[in-house]
Amino acid sequence: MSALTNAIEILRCFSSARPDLSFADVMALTGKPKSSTSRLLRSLRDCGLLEQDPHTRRYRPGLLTFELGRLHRAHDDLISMAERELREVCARTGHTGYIAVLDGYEQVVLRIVPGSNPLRVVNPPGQRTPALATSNGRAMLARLSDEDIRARVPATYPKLPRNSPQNFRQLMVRLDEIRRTGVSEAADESIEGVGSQGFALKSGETGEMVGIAVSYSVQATTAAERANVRRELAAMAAKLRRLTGDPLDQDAAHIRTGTR
Amino acid sequence: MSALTNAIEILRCFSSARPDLSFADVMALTGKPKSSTSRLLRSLRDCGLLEQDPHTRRYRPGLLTFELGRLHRAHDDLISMAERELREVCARTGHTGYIAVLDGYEQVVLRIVPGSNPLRVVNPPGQRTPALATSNGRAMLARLSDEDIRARVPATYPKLPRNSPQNFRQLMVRLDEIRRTGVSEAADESIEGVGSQGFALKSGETGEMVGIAVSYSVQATTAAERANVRRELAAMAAKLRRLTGDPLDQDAAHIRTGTR
DNA sequence: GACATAGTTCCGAAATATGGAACCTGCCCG
DNA sequence: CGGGCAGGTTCCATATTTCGGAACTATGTC
Repeated sequence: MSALTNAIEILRCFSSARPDLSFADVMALTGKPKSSTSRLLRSLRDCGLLEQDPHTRRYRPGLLTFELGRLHRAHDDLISMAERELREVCARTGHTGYIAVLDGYEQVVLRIVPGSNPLRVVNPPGQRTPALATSNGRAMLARLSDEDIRARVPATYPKLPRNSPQNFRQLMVRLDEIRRTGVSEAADESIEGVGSQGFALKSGETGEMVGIAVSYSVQATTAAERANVRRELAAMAAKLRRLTGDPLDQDAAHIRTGTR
Repeated sequence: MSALTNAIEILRCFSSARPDLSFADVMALTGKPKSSTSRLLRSLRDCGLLEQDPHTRRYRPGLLTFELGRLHRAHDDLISMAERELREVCARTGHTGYIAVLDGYEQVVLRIVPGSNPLRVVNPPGQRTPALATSNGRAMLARLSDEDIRARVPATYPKLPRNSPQNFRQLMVRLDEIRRTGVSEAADESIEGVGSQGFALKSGETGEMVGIAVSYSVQATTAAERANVRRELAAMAAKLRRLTGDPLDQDAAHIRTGTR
């Protein structure tokens, strides 16, 4: 276990739920002895990865992470292209759009496009959620090989909300359905009363994959409106897949040319 | 030189001017041998601090930095308070506002408030500039002790734009002027044709310091308009200093109560 | 004054990093 | 086809860090 590994382990303790941590918190979360924690925190602080509040003595991510985080948007090609299309769909439908990437069995929100409907933003950028419990998360998983999926899901299947797949078998049933129909939908999962539809977009050039979703209040939308969202998303997916050379576009091309 | 130090040295090679780097770039910038560079880049990539473009094989800051960067805004108290006030001033004057912090002899932009005037945003958040060459940078420096300032300015005085102080003596003259008058102004320095006025705000509670500035086109503003900006900034500074318990507020209080 | 909480420093043992050299690739050129 | 070579990885003996228990400091607080 290298010094870097330990440093990362500490950095990963921070989250939107716990944006700052005390010395004791870090010790408890990492399970490392006091001396090691003390030395590591000091190193991280000295190099700018962490800051220490001079008053409360608590630690939080530092200036360096802020600067580097700004630079992360460098790989804009795929994401900004997706964002541009998503903005239009959100403007037309009034719903809220999300772009996320997969990290292990979780997804991380990269961009959010607020809708005009009065559904307040619930997942700010940076937010982590089990990908098993979102429409675009499952859409991304559905595009991986079965072994890859198995490798990502933790040994002890996580406790998920009521409407999410409750075990590995249920998960695979839903993923197979996404593979067959091309449609990924969620309702009342991560957040009560919120539904969403999503799809996965993969660059043919770089192989990067992002999940794109539109979310809405389940109560405040009709079946007709949800069908409209499905059409909008299908059109966006088709367009983006063409633009990015998504391998899935090849399959779709057969259908397109075959049927007419 | 610890593993962490090396890692940070690599991370610090990235900047808005160089948002992604090749293996060779990193080797050249750090001066480390190939084998060390190879191992370090791999570690950084594996732990999520860097990502590697699968196509170009170039490296860029990774998902982890994105997540942590989002969390940095946790210490909002001082900054968001300043941002709120700055928004009002920018709305009234139409100019662009900046909030930055000091890091060594440089400043880093944290927030930007776009104005309504057609002066495009030149310094996005995360941008680094020598603090010696900006109004709010010098305002922050002016509040440090002379030894502290001397320790921050590099041994070989940096090459700065025409209108910035060209050596340490000139710098101290300008800082003394800021200390006496409380006003910090810049024109045609970091960016040709752009002027700004700024001040430094220091929390009485935590000791944190931020620099706040309003910038405008030199050509497109009259002396009267610049005087107006000065009044606006003075009012904002007074209000924020009161709200945050800035030690400077104590001095101002004497004047306030003494003169009437 | 005893005691708990919070954190730092010390030190020998053990794990890790280091960088030179050998070793892979894929690629271009003659 | 062979050779040169940029770009990058792996190996290995050596040198440097890191590790964590324990002793220590500081600061309340009953």
